[in-house]
Amino acid sequence: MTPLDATVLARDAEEVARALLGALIVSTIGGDRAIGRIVETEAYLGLRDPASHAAERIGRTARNEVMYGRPGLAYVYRSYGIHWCLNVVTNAVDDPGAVLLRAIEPVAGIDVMRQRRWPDAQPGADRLIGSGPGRLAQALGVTGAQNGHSLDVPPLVLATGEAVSRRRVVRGPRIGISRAVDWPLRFHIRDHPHVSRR
DNA sequence: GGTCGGATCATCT
DNA sequence: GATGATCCGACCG
Repeated sequence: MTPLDATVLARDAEEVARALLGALIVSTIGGDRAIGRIVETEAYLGLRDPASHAAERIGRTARNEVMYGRPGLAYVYRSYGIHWCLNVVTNAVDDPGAVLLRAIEPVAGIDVMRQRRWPDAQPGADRLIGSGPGRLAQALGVTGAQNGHSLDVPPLVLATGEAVSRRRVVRGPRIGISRAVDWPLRFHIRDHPHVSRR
């Protein structure tokens, strides 16, 4: 496993969101190994992006503090009071960009992911195991405990994967936001079954 | 296939 | 007191 080079992440969130397609996220949280291939991302550009948690009007707060930190940190926040969402901090110190990881395809540890996703029920379709930011975090065991974690060391590592050709990348508006709704900052692999919406 | 509402809480007004 | 980078199950056709 080769951790992603920090220079890959020290660029604008828009470039990083595209570059992370095909990369691997390796979780050993809780002692069980689970690996996902990233198939869907969204860029949040920071100060100039009204939809970002670090939009200029918000200012620097306790929640978005990690986004102002070093590229390669994990920014984890709670969504709708229920879910956790995992971001990769991009850009540079004091320039707060981030990439939301929206969907993974299971590569290893699929039984661990199933157990985390459906602990008290019949397992659902594998297509739904990590297809959405809340599901992705749940499948990998990511919680607020990983906020600020450096993604080049266990228990959560961003690693190189197989490259995704330009032709296979679809780009469009982000999902679930109410500001800058038309900015085309969502990226996913074309026709991929584990993408959250098609 | 689709649409709708509830869960649940950190954050901000 | 309102909102939200979501998910799921219920209901309708």
